[in-house]
Formats: sequence, structure tokens, C-alpha cells
Amino acid sequence: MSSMTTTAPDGGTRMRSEDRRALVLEAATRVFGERGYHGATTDAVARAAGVSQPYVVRMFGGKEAMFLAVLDRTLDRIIGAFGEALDENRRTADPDDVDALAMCIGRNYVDLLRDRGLLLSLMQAFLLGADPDIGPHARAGFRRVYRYLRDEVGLPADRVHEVLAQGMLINTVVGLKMVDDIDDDPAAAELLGQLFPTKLEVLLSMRESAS
Amino acid sequence: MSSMTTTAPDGGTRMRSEDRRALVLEAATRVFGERGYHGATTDAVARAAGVSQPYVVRMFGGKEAMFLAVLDRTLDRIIGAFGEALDENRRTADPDDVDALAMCIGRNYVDLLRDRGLLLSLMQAFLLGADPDIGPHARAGFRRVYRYLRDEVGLPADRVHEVLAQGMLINTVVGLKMVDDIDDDPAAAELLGQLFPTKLEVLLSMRESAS
DNA sequence: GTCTATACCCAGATAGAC
DNA sequence: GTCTATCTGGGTATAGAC
Repeated sequence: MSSMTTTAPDGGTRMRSEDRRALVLEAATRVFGERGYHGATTDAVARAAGVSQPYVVRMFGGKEAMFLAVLDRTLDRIIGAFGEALDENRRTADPDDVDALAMCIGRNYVDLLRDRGLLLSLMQAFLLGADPDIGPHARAGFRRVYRYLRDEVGLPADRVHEVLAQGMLINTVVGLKMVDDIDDDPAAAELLGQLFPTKLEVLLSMRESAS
Repeated sequence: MSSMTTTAPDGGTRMRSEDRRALVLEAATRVFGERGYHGATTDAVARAAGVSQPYVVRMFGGKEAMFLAVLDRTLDRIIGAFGEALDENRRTADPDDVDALAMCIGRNYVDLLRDRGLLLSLMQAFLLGADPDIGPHARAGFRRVYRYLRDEVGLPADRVHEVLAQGMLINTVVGLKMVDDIDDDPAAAELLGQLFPTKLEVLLSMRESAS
């Protein structure tokens, strides 16, 4: 519905501004994820989204505001994925089986890799705790995830801890692009095989994708 | 020995160039850790080390070479800490007690936080896997740590995995500067209490330290 | 809403004196 | 070895047309 487009007289494609904003946000997520906040340029985001550089600046009011918007969207998607895992587990398994629940959360988390840059731009934000504007925002986001797992999902404290640790390792290995070395180094293959027991294809599909 | 300094006639302090290099490397570690590769400026490193900006550029041949030097030093120190943990455990505990060994490694790892920026600049490198020069270097470094834990320390595969995950979570929480919110949010305190059962003081000491 | 053109600043690197 | 001065490129943001 909101993705409806209208064709302009000249054959070019125009779209509703909310959709364009979503598109730019997605492009920004990818660019910030790959190069980090400081390494990313508003120009790279603009090119990835197919719009002009001054436009993306205007759209969000500045680079930093854009990054914070990416961060918020990312957190929403992660919490959403955890919520879905919770529902799914309630339907298909014993609600008290914590192992099954944790596994289900892990699967849904790995699926988030399909939204390219999502987990990486989050990780980039997490390393900017020293930044006076981004830092507080990032900390609040992390605690939001922590509390959701503890209070809404209802995992015991040590399980929350475990899930988070596993998540950070996944983010790191993805950030490293360790898949790129999977054919050259048995250690890389071993580690990735352990980390992605069921979903290795998700990772492999990220090797030679488009920019 | 190599830290001997000689006082110049004008009262200023000169030192051997290797020492100066080590000093700059340490400063660079802090700056890269706080702001990331792209966010860090050679000028900030120079000021932190008390030398001129062109000098640090010359000293390493460029910003990127300096970052790679920081990365190498960091990996050496981490492997060194693990080696010490291994020795310590062999002396004081049953060499086959994997739990004791893992715990000992964890303690030595947390001690590395005293070298400010060390674990963070490493983490920053790990998120730059997409960079054509830094990426391969960072991947090789990660696998070096992985292999050391597996082959030299002799941890079973699932333990290596666990130790790495825990390490990445520690790095993340430090990068977030989560300690800054420890008084304001019980969730922050809870998480940190779990993550640093014995060594919370190491973290707390990092709150209002010098720049 | 979206573009082109451009102002302005900042950072990495070089030249060259001491 | 180490500094000061400076060139140069590139990146954010603004002005203003369409």
C-alpha cells in the first residue's frame, strides 16, 4: 500500500516521501554498518539510495540525526524479531523450555542479517559510547534490549547474558567478514560452522552481493 | 632499560626513539579505541602523545599504517595475557580443570582494560572487515587468537567459542561506556555486576580518568 | 520535494628549516 | 629526530533554482 509508486510524465519514478525516507534509511543502515559513523559519508548514503547528497542531509537535518534514526529503526527491528521468536516458541514448544526459546531467539536474530548492515550499524553505535550525543542514545538502546529479554521474554539473568554474548560474537564475525576467508582457512570454517549451525546459507549469501 | 631518558641542555626531555614510538603507539591506541579508525585524527593522537601531527604521520608512514601497528601490538598483548593465564593456571590449579582455566583467562582479559583503548581499538578493527587493507589484517588477527586458545591453551572448541563470546560482550559494554549509567539505571548495574564479578573496580576506575 | 552549485571547514600528507 | 608552515582533497552543510 504505502509502497505504491506513481510514474511521472517523463518516465522517471516518483514515490511518496515516507517511502523515500524508508529507502534512504535502509541505504544509510548499509553504509553506516560497513564504514562506521565517521567513515560513512552522506554522499555515499545518497548514492546508495539514488538521491542527491544535500537531500539526505535535509531529510534528517544532519548526519548525526540520520545515524540516530538508523539506530532507532534497528532497535525496533531487533525487539520485533525477539517478540516474534517469543510468539513462535509459545505456539510450537513447551513455554517453559528455556533452551528451545533461546535457540529460537538465536535463529530469528541471525535472520536479521538479511537486512544488510542492520546488526553492524548497531555494533558501530555500541562502540561510540564516548560520543556525547550518540553515547547516551546507544546505552539506552542496549539496555532496552536487555530489559526486553529479561522482562518480556522472561529469560533468566544468566541466559540473557549468554544470549547477548552470543549476539555480540555474531556481530563481530560478520563485521570482520570472516566468510571471505572460509575457503582459505580451516579455522574460519570451524568457527563459522559452530556459530551458524543451521543458518550458514544466510552468511554465505552475503559474500558477493551487490554494493 | 629501554625507558631510560636523557635530559637535554635546555631542560626539555628527550628520549630514545623507540620509547617515543611506544608512547605514540599507546596514545594512538587510546584515540583509535575511543573514536574508531575514521573518527580518530592524527592530530588527536599527536596531542595525546605530546608531539606534532606531521611527526606521527612520518613515524608510521601514514594513518593506516599506524592503525595496523596498533592492531599488531594489541594482538601481542592479548596473546601474552592468555599465555600468562595458562602458566598461572598450570602452577596453581589442576591443569585439567577447564572451568578454572577459563576463569583465569577471563580475569587476565579484564586486566587488559588497564591499557586504555586496547580492547576497543581491537573491536574497532574487527568492524572494518569491509576495508580492503584493514579487513584481511583484522581477520588474520582474530583467527590468530582463536587458534591460540584452541591449540596452545588447549580449550575444547565449545569453550573457545564461549570465551570469545564473553570477550566480545565485554568489549561492547566497555565501548558503550555502560559504567557511566551504573548509578542511574538498575539494569546497567545488574549487567555489569554479572559481567565483572570480581573485577568491577577495574571498570569503575575508568569513569572519570584523564582524557 | 528534489536538484545543482558552492561555501567552508577539517584532516592527512608534504616541504623544508633546525 | 622533530618542529612549523602549508598544500590539497574531500566531506558537511547551505543557498537557491525548478
